[in-house]
Amino acid sequence: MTATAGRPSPGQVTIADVARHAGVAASTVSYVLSGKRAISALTRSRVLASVQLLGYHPNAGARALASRRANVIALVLPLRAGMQVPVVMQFATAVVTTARSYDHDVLLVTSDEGPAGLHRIAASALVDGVLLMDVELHDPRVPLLRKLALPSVLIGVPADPAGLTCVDLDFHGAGAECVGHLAGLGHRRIALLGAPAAVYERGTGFAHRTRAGVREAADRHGVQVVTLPCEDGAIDVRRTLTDLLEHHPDVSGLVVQNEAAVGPVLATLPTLGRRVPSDVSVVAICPDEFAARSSPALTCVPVPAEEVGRQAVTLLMGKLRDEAGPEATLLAPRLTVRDSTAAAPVVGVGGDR
Amino acid sequence: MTATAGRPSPGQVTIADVARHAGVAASTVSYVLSGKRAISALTRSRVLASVQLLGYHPNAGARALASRRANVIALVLPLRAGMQVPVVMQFATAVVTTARSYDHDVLLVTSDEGPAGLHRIAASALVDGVLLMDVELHDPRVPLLRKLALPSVLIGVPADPAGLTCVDLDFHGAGAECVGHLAGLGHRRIALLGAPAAVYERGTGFAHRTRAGVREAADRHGVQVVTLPCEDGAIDVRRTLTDLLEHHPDVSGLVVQNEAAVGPVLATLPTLGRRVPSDVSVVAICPDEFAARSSPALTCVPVPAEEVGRQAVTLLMGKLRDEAGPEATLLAPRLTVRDSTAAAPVVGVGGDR
DNA sequence: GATGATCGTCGAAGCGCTTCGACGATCATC
DNA sequence: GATGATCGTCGAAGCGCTTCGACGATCATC
Repeated sequence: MTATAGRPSPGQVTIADVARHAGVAASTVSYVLSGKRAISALTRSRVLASVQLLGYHPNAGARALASRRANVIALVLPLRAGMQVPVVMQFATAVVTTARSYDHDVLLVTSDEGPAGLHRIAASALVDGVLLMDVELHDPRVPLLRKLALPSVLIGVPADPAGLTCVDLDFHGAGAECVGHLAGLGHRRIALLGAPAAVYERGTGFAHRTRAGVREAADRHGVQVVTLPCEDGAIDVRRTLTDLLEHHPDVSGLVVQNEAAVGPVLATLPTLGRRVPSDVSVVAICPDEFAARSSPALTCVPVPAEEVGRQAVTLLMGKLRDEAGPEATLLAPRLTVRDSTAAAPVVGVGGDR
Repeated sequence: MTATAGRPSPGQVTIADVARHAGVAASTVSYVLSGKRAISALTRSRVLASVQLLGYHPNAGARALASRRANVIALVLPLRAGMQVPVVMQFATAVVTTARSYDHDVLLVTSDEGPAGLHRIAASALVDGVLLMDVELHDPRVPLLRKLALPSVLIGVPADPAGLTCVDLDFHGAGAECVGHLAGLGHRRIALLGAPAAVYERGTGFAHRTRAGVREAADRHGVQVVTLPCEDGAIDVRRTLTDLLEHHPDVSGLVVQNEAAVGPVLATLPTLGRRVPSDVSVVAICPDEFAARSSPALTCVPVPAEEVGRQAVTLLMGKLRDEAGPEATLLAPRLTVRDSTAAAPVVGVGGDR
């Protein structure tokens, strides 16, 4: 009974179908939809009605071919080892949601494909731009990106960010913030339980920057600090903590960066005779919801994955319109104080000063 | 100095460039690349050399338009609330990797877009097929999928799978397997700490099926069982466990399905006077690596996310070649015994029999 | 009331591929 | 050695859009 009844419906509704139904030229339909030329209100509403009625969606391939825009961006994720899974997930969610709000879709690419994958994607015009997560300090994809003329935004900051657009939490500042908080509570000996060792070895920016921030702040505050990598899982965490407390029994403050270690750290400390926060204060760098759900609720510098995702897409959309972006956008760390940190305990056995 | 030197390089290398360089027709280049017609060895190698030298990658839009195949599949993920994040991640990784091995790319879509998103993606021919995760028992997208003629594979099994292709772990069997293991160790009173309440309310298949499997197996083995939803995070887990042990102090076996609760469960039980496994045995349904890293290492039925991802893609590729797939592929549960389960303790106060 | 600018629409061209039919060249066959 | 099948290649057409130039119609202007 609809206007399409009787048509053999050989698959898809095309712009020609809409044009015929609305009694205009195909180009007019195109202009109505793109808004690139003035169209009378009457024509516009007639075309829109036909689009609605026929359920027209422009063919993506044809549109991409004609306009030289795919309306798709690539999201290159580290889908393998040792990543902060929830952070990646939150980030991906924000990216997809934000991209859709700009009428773009998101192609999921794994870091495994490496530089060749970027080249393939760019050369085939599958995507208009790229979001690159898990950028290493000396990432082999960075030089390629510079020469490929492929609009891109990096999550994380390589050693030399010249000519790039990068977004990230200011991990250096985050590390410093954590140390400042502990120092302010009177802690004089602290430790950083950082990312897994493999992450440092890969030269991943956020891990190195956090460590640097922690060390510099410790110096500044006159606090002694030990920095250790920290693997995922209860077993490794127990070993790391046992070692740490054996060699440095007077450590009273912990900065924990690896989310997958935070739960085990909180669970293990009491079994080693350290209550949180009365004996040992713990401050984490992790997603805020996770920190809030822990027991005790964690003082933390939240990793604003969603905010980073939104910003990254917005910056990329700007570059697709040929607007230059800022070189590095570092989101300011904001400490949230909860129940896992408290004043340093009064010094007992072996305390100096 | 290469053959392209001097060309103004106005963007991309096209099939015409390759044809000219190799001294053949464009269609011949196409046939070399697709293998759809016989080509002499000489021509083939000349064309391939030119492709290599010029760095030719077919334009994705043009190819999709001409061939009516985008070589892209959609992956519809629940990027929001209460999902088993690591499982989703492993699954996505396997999907992308497997799809690439079939020369396909993966478009990331969120469940938020709902049926309208599926319709858009299908009508615009952005993708050739769809992988749908987080399928609910009465999922509103299922009827649409049936009528859309869009090749699809579901992860999870809706109430009525007729005419669909579904892949999943056999969660019903997994629940039964866990109960059988505990029963075999002599446990007479057990509990299921299941998915978060919201997951049951949404009517998510895996949660309901696991619960049903647990209950039926308990009946069969003459074991008493309590089933409770279980939220993420240490705070909620402690409350749930406290309640449980208050009302059912003689529970000696726990089946835990929510990965985000497993760590807290292991950490909390000792604080409630229950050692694992001597007082309470714990068996989990979760990724195997996670179980292996826990302390104590967990007896579990692994969720084979990667296997599910691989199978799902393989089935979808079959459907893209017009092969019909099986209605439901349920992967057999395989219990891995580790250190978190042991013989039931000898009955103490209030024990019956 | 003639004139130039703007508005609104159309039709043609072209984006870069794949696929179809055509057609010589080569092959096996009787 | 003629004949039909197969092989290998070419050129044209067409996939469904966007964009450009053209051109009436309408508008403001002197």
